[in-house]
Amino acid sequence: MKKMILLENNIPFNLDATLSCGQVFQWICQDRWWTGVVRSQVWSVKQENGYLLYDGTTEEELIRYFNLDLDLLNVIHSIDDSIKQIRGCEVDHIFEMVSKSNIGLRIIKQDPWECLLSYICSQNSNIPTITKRIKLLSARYGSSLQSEWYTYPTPSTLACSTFQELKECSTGYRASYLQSTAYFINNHPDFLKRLENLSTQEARKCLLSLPGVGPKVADCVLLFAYNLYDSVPVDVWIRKIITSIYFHYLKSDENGPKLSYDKIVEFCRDYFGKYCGYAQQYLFSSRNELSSIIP
DNA sequence: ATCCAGGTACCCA
DNA sequence: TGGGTACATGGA
Repeated sequence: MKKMILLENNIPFNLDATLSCGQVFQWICQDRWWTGVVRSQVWSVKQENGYLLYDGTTEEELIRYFNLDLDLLNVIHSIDDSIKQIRGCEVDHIFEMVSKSNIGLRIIKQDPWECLLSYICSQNSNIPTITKRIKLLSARYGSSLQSEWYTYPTPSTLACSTFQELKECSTGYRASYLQSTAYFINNHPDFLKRLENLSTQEARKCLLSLPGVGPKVADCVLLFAYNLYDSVPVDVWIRKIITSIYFHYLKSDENGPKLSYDKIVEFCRDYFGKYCGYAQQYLFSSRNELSSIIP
């Protein structure tokens, strides 16, 4: 068991909020200890009195995975400034509330392949189902680690699997997407690595060429694996929040036709600025509170 | 039982 | 380019 000091270094961080906000699916909390598999290792982490207690990893890896060296206050200020530019002196009470209730929530730096796999699995499913699906896939295809924990399946394992086996992991119609994408990545081992050098738009275009990857999955991978914070995944919740709260407020005349995915992204970029992906995640995290005030 | 969920591919005008 | 629909599964 090791210990890392957060408070003295003045690092705003909320482990619980970060791991339970729906950006990552392979973590489980028990007795305030979070356990999960990160790149073939079982990590255990607990936050307590300004410390991070941890096992199975190193301080450096924790900093990298949780992006602890990112100036989170600056991110929030940047979003606030951008909102002020749009609204002038009129306060955005919604985001003010949301940023308060998610203090310390950080966007994680996930492994690109694991993230891609997770979000292909995620489509048209709720979070408990996604979690279960990923667990089944790992148990069947991953390597065994300590006590019931498994690594993510590798591209080559998935590429070689049969359609039937994949379906037995409750993947449904996503099975063919998983297999095709795994097959492609297996044949292009540097594909995901290469995206690191590209702009958000270029990397997005590459991801969209993969089977089973549309705008939403691509934006999740850009945001959660490559930390391109100007990416805005638009799921049904974000769509609801932006159209009925924000877009409606600012452009009340545009009520009729359904807004396109790109229109919603464009709005978020303009409104929240270069960290709009962060704003998106805070809104998503508060979706339950927000849906009670949506008409 | 019915609706819905961190959507995408495909078809058609 | 944009709109409609099938797709598998399980949670609420």
